[in-house]
Formats: sequence, C-alpha cells, structure tokens
Amino acid sequence: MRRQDVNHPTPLYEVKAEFFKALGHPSRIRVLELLSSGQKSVSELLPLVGINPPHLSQQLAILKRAGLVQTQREGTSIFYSLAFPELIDVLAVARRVLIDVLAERAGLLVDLQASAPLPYPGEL
Amino acid sequence: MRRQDVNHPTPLYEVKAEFFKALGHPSRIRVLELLSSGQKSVSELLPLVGINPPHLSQQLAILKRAGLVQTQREGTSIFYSLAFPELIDVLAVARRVLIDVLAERAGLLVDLQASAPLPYPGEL
DNA sequence: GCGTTTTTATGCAACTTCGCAATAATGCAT
DNA sequence: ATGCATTATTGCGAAGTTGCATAAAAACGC
Repeated sequence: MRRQDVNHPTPLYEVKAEFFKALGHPSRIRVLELLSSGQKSVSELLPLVGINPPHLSQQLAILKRAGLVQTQREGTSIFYSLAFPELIDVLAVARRVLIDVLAERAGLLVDLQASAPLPYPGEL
Repeated sequence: MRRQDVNHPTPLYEVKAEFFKALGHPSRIRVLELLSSGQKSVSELLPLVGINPPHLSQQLAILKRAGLVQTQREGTSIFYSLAFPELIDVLAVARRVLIDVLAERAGLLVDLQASAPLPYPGEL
C-alpha cells in the first residue's frame, strides 16, 4: 500500500491508471493473451513466455494483485485464468488502436525518407 | 532507441506493452479523458489536471511520443487532441472491466468482514 | 525589447525489472 | 512418517526507469 493511499479514497483515475499499469509489461501482455484461450498452469506458461520461474511468478502475482487473473490449484500445478472475459475485449480494442498508431508511424517514416537529403549521391 | 531495438524487429507484445504503459498514469488518463470531448490547449488542461506546467508538459510529451495525441499550434497556445477516436473505446472498455474488478474487490471486502473475529464485541 | 505560453534540463527519490538463492507446498515412493 | 522430486513462490540486491520539483530556456505576439 502506497503512502498516498493511507488516508485518501483513491480517485477513479488512479484506479484506471493502476489497471493500465498492470498491462504495461511485455510478459504480462503475453500471459494475458495466452490465457485468452483458456487456463494455463505456470509450467505451461513458462516456455511460452520465456522468462525464468521466479520472474514469471512475480509477473503473475502483479496480474493477480490487480485482479485480472485468478488461480486454482490442481495437484502440484497452479492454473491461472482470466478473472474476466471482457479482458479479451480490452486487448482487442487496444490492438485496433495500435494498428492505427503503427500505420501512422510507418507513414512518418516514408515522409522522412522522401524528404531525405537526396541519399548522398556520391557516397561510398 | 533502446539497444535491443537496434537489430530486432520489436516483437508485437513489446509494442502493446508500450501502449498500455503510456496509459498507466493518473494524469495521462485524465488528459485523455479530457481530450475525449475535444481538443484543449495546455493552459486549459493545466487547472483541470492539477499538476504544474513542466510536469504536464512532460506527461503530454509521453502521450505524444506514444502516438496517442497530436498537437496544433494556434498563436501562442498549443492545442492537444486525441490522435485516434478509437482511444475513447479503449477507455470505455477498460472502464467496463474495472467495474468488474472493483465489484469483485468489494465482494472480497464483505467476505473479510463476515469472517472477521466477531467485530471486537466490547471494543470502544 | 517585454509578457505569455510551453518546453527542456537537471537532479533526486521512488518504483520496476529481473537474476540468483532460498523457501514452501504438494505428491509419491520407500 | 520421512525423504525426495516437482512445482511454484518469496527475499534480496543491482541496475535501470519513472515521477516530479525547481530553474532555465525557447517560441510566439505585441
């Protein structure tokens, strides 16, 4: 619990920021996408995410603390799953925006190339 | 440009994480929500966001670098606006998930209260 | 020039990431 | 039940990143 939270009823945009912060890491995005197609145990996730066990465990803990995933023990394995199916929608909508952003970036790139100082005619 | 980017085509989930990271701050969320209802100049945003000018400028720069907002000069003012209207959808969908998350949390809270050691019968 | 609006620079505290070592929790064999 | 292997988590510390304040500078209109 952060110092700030001790006495104040966390304002809404703080909570929203927390939510997005939880999504703001490659491994965590990867995990959520993997869980989009059904629950997975930690040992299943390990090779798919490609980080070492303690690190994965930590990232999973962050997602869990944020309330985005839930766990279920099954023998010696622990299965993680999305806490809410709507999370899939968040990822989908974000994907759509990202397409725009990347298209825009690509556009800027060709502009840059077009306005380049006439590719060094005599270079090399 | 990070070292890692020099030789590798940044994997997609890196880019996605960058996107969500850009949303992962209260002031930035606030700005995006304010811009959802139309462009605003920095000086308009200042009192609404409630942070000091350099800090706001920095947060705006982060949003701009992420490609989420665009600017337009008008005399001495600079107007910021959403780069893509779909951003509003992202915020909306996230809001829906958040409602679930918070409801769940509230549920856990009453469970905790229900299972409390019989609220200190004689306390104060 | 001067005032207004916005950005950049710099520095420090706070937080995050991630590896390694250690620990816990379970199931299975003896 | 004790030990052992498997599965997952926790603790800790180094390195890197982010947040935010103060001071300085840039860009514009007059």
